[in-house]
Amino acid sequence: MALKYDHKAIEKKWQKKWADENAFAASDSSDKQKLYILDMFPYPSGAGLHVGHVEGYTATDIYSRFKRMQGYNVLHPMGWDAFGLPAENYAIKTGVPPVKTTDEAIKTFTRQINSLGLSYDWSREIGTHTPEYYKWTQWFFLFLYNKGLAEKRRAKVNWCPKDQTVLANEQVVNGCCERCGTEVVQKDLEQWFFKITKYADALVDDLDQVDWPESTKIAQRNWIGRSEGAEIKFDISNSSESITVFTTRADTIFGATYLVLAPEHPLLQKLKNHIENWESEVLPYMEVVKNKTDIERQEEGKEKTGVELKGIKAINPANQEEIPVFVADYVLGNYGTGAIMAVPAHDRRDREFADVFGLPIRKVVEPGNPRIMETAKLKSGSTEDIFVGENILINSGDFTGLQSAEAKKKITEAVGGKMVKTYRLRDWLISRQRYWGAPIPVVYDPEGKPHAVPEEHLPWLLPTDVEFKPTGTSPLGQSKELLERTEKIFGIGWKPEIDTMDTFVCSSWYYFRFADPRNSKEFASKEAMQKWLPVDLYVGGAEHTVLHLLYSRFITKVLQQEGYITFGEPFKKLRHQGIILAEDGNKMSKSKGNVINPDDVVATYGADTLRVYEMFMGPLEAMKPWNTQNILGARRFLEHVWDLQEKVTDGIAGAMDMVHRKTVEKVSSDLEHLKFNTAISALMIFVGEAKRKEINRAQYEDLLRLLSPLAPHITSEIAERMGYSLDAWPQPNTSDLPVFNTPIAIQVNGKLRATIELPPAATQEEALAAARKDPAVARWLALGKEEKAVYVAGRIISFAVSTDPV
RNA sequence: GCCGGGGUGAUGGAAUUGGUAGACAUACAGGACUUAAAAUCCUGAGAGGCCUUAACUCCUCGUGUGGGUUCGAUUCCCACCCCCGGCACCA
Repeated sequence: MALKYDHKAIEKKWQKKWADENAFAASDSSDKQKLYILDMFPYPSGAGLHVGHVEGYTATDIYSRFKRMQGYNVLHPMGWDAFGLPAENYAIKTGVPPVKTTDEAIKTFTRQINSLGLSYDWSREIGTHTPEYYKWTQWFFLFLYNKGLAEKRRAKVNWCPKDQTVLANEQVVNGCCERCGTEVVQKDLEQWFFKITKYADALVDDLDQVDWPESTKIAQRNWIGRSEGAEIKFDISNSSESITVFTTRADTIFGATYLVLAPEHPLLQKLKNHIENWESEVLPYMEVVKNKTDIERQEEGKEKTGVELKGIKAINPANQEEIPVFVADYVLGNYGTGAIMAVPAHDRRDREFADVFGLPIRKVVEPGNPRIMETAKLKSGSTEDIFVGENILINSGDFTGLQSAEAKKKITEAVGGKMVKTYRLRDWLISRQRYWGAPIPVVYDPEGKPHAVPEEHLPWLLPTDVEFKPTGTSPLGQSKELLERTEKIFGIGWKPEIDTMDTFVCSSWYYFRFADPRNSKEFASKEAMQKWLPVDLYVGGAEHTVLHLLYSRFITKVLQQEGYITFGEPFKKLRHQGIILAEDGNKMSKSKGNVINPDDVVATYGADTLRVYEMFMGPLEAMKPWNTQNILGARRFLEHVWDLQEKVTDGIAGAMDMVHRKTVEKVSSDLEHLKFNTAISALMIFVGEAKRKEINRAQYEDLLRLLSPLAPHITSEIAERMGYSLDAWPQPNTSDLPVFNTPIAIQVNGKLRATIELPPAATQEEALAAARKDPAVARWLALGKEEKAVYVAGRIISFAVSTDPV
């Protein structure tokens, strides 16, 4: 297509101007109301910026520009989540140091971001891989360490054999490494943990305070997995030991027909002398389970396995009944107490196990209403296997007839149990046996006892004399410089910690740094944090619904508790941008060759066109496919805006008053709610009207203002040529516009039969009278007796007519 | 299996949260301009019916399926089907 305006020259001109003027720097001293608008900062990958980045960044950019025009002091910074595996894996392949590839990638990202006209405050740029930054990442480690919130301990950890490193639970997907897909194995290692579990309750409860997508909140709640239940002790008949089980259904205790211990349960070793089949069955079973991977355990999940502990009986504290005890791998060692009371009548898993082993099934809960019971049976298509949830107790001694909720408390109390909460959340394992990360600032004395590196030695530099070949131990172990540094400072025989930190540590606090990015004495001053934080709007991909967001919230809560900040949630409002699929409907991927490079679109059609196109595709959060053809629509729209320069008059252009007012209102409200697609639609309608009718200078100026957050280059250029100012956001013209009649739809029995025009002030009587006069309506009304008539002002008139003849 | 989100023309999507379904855009068709094509501009269009034809009008159906509430349902309720995302033996 022939291009009507020279986007290349125009965009270059304005981008240079903005850079030269540092036009988007946030003022630390301004007393305008602050607004902190943040993107999830990117990992600067070698592949460069992709169109998904563009979507999120454009959204926050539009909002930032919009809010600046409305008079806010906007902080809109950008930085680099620069540590991470891809650069290191590339180094393993090629020998090129990660710092080099990373810095090159940052250059590319910066160029691409600027080519889009994004209004970042570059004076606050940060990179997590710079010593100036990771000094403070290390400070956070020491901070948590000194508060007893970081500790080293031996633990079964997830190990990726390909990446040769430990993974956090959150980085294991279906038993495989999130990054490379290799099956994860369990290893017993000494590792550093952050005690995030101490904050589990606050991390659940405070979700109520934030404006986040409900799905993200739910994902976090599920991840933390708080459940409230009871711990109940079952004595063992011929031993002084006892088994404490965790249950959320204490009300079903009379239906407990056996107990189950996890294979890892420590009590098994203690009881082995009492277990008659220890050597013959129990021990072999435990061995088999131990050698199973998570994947195998999952695959075999359907068929329950286990072994009874012969010679052992547990005593049900509710009815003193002796019941058998099993070991089975469907009970997890690291959740609850590692032991359960099994109630096969009311738990599917217990039922499956009971079916395999022929164990008794005793119902102890039933719906109070027999009708509901019948419906439930019909629905499940069965007469037997109804799992009754919480309801009314039966066969439960003195507790028969109670409601479940009440029975839970009373039974727990009666059997000497206690109400407890358990969590699925585990402590955050932060050790990584990798090179390209922030070194953990710890050294070991000759006895092997860990000591924090004192703050004065921070940044505890990442050594450079390291080969990148994976050996199964951490690359930092090869560094002579690091060892010498350690011995020089601490003494001969001292050794450095050679693991680095999970990169999620780096990104768990970066939004604080933007408030005060050049501070060399603190990670950020209290004043700066007080001024700018919390983040008012945070936009990023939904893939971070648990990891990054949960860790950031944890760090924020610790800082709040220690008095560094006065708020407990870092991100007040969160939105996710949806994934942009390739034109063929698949995910964009190099291997499929369907990746769109934003550089190409910018070169061909211009940044403004790309911005408008991506925002017009659909709702920000929706998943939507790329369509190259549709880019033309965005470009045409901008050309129409350009062409209007010729059409502008000095007249009154009253024909445009109404659409002008509506457009100002609609665009203002849509941008506020990040509904960019409909805002653009409203602007298109305005432009179409202006083309057909007329437009005067004031109206054109307002059009450019409304459009300028979305398409900043072309609007700046036109404004300059026309002598306009884009500094202020337009106000809707509320002065007396001539009152037009509005079209009113008329329905008879719910079907549209006519439309008439009425003055907005018409009363119900006037409206109905006018409607009855309409010939089409009259015809339909004549078919029966009018039963009812409704007038909804400004919208619709509805008649109900009975056509029942006899 | 459980928990979220969703299903609207050929396509991306819109619908003020119960009030004229299909805005806006793309693709498509016809026309204008052109030697021609592209670009541009204009017009049309949910599916179907009524009609010798045409225009205008009119009618029926239509927001995954089947019911329901209502003067009125894409919107609310019940049941079901399908797609996407998350969790998944968590007691």
